[in-house]
Amino acid sequence: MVAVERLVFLLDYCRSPRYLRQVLAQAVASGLRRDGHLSPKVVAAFFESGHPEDARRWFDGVVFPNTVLWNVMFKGYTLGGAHGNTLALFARMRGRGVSPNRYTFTFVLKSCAKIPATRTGTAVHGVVVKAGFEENWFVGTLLIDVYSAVSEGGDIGSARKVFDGMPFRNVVAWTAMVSAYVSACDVVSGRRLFDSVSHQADLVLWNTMVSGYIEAGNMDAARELFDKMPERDIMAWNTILHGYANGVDFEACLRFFNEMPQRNIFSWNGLFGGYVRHELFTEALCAFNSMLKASDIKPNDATLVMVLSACSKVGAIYLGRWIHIYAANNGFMENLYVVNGLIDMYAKCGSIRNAIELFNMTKTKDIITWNIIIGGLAMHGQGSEALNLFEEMKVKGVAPDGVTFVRILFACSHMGLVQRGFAYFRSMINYYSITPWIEHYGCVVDLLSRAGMLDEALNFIKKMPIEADCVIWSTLLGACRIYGDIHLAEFAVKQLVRLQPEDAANYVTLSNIYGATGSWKHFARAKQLMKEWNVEKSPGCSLIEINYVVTEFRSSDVRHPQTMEIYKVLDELTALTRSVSHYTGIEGLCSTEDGNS
DNA sequence: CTAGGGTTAG
Repeated sequence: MVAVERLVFLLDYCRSPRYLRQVLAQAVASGLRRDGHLSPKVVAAFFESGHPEDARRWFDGVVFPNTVLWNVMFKGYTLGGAHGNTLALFARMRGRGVSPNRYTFTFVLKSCAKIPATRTGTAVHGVVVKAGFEENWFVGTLLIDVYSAVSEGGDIGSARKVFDGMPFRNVVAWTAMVSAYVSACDVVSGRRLFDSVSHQADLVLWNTMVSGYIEAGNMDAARELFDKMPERDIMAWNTILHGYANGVDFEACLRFFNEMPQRNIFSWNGLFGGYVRHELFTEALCAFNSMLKASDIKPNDATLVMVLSACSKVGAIYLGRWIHIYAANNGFMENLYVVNGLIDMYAKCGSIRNAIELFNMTKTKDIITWNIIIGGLAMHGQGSEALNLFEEMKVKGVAPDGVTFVRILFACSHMGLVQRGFAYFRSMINYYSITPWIEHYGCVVDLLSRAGMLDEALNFIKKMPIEADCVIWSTLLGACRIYGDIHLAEFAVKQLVRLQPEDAANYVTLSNIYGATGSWKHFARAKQLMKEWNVEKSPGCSLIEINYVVTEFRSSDVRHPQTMEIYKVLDELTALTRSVSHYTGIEGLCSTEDGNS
């Protein structure tokens, strides 16, 4: 007995993983594995220190787990997101005839809500009734969540039935029901219920109703309700802020952010998210900078992910590296969101070597990690490495998704691997049961076009089950230019003009094709068309980061204060390039017309 | 061993 008490004490006070192992070594040595009091503590400690496998091993060693031990297993799995494990284990508990208690259903029902299968939900509901916990407040609230989450829009009728059947309903139950209505796209019923209890509503219920309007896309109603709130906490302010950030009126987001009485990291993240969503990447980075300077609010994982995404968009690799160091020093390298963001940042900022390095160092990878590195390699012209990693990922049991195949097909088309590309395209449909997106069709068109199989490409476009978009016609047009097929080019331009008559790029490309083939009369005609139809080609631009400053530049740009120096260096470099004749390419065919590369 | 509200990657 003394030994058990000592162990329980140690488990309660010494939760560091290293200590835990020592304590457990003692426990095993003392033959205490079956102790009904100790085992739940041990298993809970394993889960809390992030070792679910150890928890499971211990649990499996217990011959007759008591209800508390089963419950601790459910809690560990559910809180760790392993909902399938919770449900599988619950089925086993039933099979073994162990009685649930009033704590059992909280985590089992939570997992049911996360795996929205009507069958399991109703089955567990049946167990609840049989075990006599139907009138339990906690269970009732959770059952509403379960029915509201059930596949295909939720079973709002069953949710309401549970709600009406509850002997007592408190503000938590109302909130669950209101949010069930909202996720069933019925804000009106949600509002009706809200109004009937609004005199007893608390901050959570108010906020649920406000965000319900935001989810329904009704920002005005959300704001109106927010203004009516008897009191507002920072979460309420942040809810509206996020609504504005994701909406069309981004100015309102900025105004609201400035008006807020207090801000936390979620407020700043809402601002960053708004900037990124509206493609104001440099502004996002400036805002991040001012957060670091003007407040003592620290970034969290979501902050880093969004800022990294902005870095990748403008090529801000210095800031990206700074975030890498910050992440490493603040324990964020355990977070796959952050690591994925870093890998993508390196790849998009041109440092594929750093991307690969980090990829190789990352032990737990998900489909997104694989997609990032495969896409990054393909973009950097390392298509065969991309394909190798694709094969490796499949061997490791990671199933590719639609995004993977877009990148794989991209790699194939850039390497001229027509047959292999088609084989992948077929395996995507037949083996992985992925219905092709327009992007996949576009890649196949690119695959054929780049290989010069223009007729086949046109044939493919005609046979596609969905109508070709302007991306696909542009792809074909680009290939027509390379292979000098004026006839097909004119056809493609016709389609493009039909789809987007105001886009100048179409006319530019056509005029360039005429120009390249010496049809100067047609060239002039295309230019004239542009003038007549008042289409203006906005100049393409590039971005470069030097000493933490990202600068935009265009062809023949003279906006920079150091323009003279820059052109001097550029001329020297050009001269140097010409002096070394290493390139015997097809410049005339491959040069870009807008410097947007 | 128990219930309700917030942001994030390809």
